[in-house]
Amino acid sequence: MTGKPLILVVDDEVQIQRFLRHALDAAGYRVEPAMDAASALRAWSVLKPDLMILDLGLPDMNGKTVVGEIRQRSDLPIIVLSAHDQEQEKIAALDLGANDFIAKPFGIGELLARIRVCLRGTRPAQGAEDVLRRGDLVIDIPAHRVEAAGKPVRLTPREFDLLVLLARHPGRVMTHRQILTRIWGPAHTEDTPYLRVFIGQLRQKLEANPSDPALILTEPGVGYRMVDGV
Amino acid sequence: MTGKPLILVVDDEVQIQRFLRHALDAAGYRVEPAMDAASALRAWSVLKPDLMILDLGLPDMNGKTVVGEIRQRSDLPIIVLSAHDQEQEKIAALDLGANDFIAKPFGIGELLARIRVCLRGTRPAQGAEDVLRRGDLVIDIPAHRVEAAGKPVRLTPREFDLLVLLARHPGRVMTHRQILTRIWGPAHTEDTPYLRVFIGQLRQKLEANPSDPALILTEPGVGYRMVDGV
DNA sequence: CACCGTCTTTACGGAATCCTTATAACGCGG
DNA sequence: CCGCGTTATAAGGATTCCGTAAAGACGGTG
Repeated sequence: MTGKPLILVVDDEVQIQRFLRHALDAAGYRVEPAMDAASALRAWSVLKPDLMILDLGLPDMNGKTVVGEIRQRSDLPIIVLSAHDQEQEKIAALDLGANDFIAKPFGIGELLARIRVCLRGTRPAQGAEDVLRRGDLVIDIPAHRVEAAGKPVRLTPREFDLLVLLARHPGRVMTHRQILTRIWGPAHTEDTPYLRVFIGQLRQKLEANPSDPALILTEPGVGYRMVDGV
Repeated sequence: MTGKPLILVVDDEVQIQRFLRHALDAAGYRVEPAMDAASALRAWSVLKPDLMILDLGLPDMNGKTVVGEIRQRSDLPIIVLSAHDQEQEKIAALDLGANDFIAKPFGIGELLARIRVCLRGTRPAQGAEDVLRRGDLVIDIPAHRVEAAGKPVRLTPREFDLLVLLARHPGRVMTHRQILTRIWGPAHTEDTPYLRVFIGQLRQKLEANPSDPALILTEPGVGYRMVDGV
């Protein structure tokens, strides 16, 4: 995706095409027009655009079919336009895989802002970073995998959640209550019997010397803390 | 993120809080309420929710400030509500880092659909390739054909969709929920009975040793993951 | 209408995980 | 040195989760 992002504009109305072409061009995007679904799919598979703006009312094919077709094969961000502001239509388009929906008439400023959101890529539902490193520990969150001292380590789901929680707040003490509410839900906020067990299992699997922990430290009477080493 | 996604609802109007709590609960989410910006930020840092719904009109702080604060430290998906349908306000909120914007009054169905979009986790275009290769596996998407170890394999449509979905995110764990929403639609997001069946059939057809899978790995309690080997 | 392939549902054995409980070790103040 | 509270470790049973097989439901086709 070097240089200007390429946007595929699919709409059969000539005025809208011209309007969008000018506005997007002025905003610094490259624009590829398509007047019907067939040429849109062709242009998509050849040009590999960075984003698609799609009008639902096309002459040759239902716009929703286009969304489905593309979503089967790619994660291309799709912004759907529609003349009608029907809620059912919005829901259908979004659930088929569209990333956003705007009803006509729309403000060009809003459209540009929503384009920026799609291209910005602030998406993952987890948190700040995808891969955390703490000492010789590597936590790959999307892949759900952990390495300690270069060796891959098998962690159970709870262990993994607990480790991620601690690693996300390096150097900071997480109280028993905080840990319990975050991982076991606000119900089990009282007793801490099995929290100890899981901490122990983590140390067993991750620490070089489990009986003298260097990664997960105990803060007596308060909680646990992960070292904030690089 | 064990079980149901947790949604942080920030709004100072009691009726809206109650309305959203019921609707979101019925839709299968856990809800954490917050009436003002300060408690919202506190709840966010402690609970690490999966998504936030934020009203711009708060008593103690401008909602945009909240967006900025959070966006500095996390990629948490944020859906902004506002009483006014001012375009300038939409643009400002989106450019500050909000993922979506809905003006009141809104349809609950549309809100739920936009929540699903945010939680679906679609990343911006990462190249729509026509032919994927994973180990000795070759997936020709336009031709709808698959080869394993040089031999062509017959797959049913669902099996093919599932395989493509996994192969397009190599090394990354796809949760049960993500797989179900993207292949069977957002309706069947709960049950995982037949997902197991299809995974089993895929392994039966693709793996050299189906009882010891090397391509499609299972992440207990979370989902499935395709190896990211070249 | 019968056939076929696919999709969906259900049931069950086996494995892994989670939670509980019991016991030992540690730190601290008196 | 002793008692107390907190923490670490180990082992057991209960529960959940996964994989597999098989049978019914559905839709398209000849």
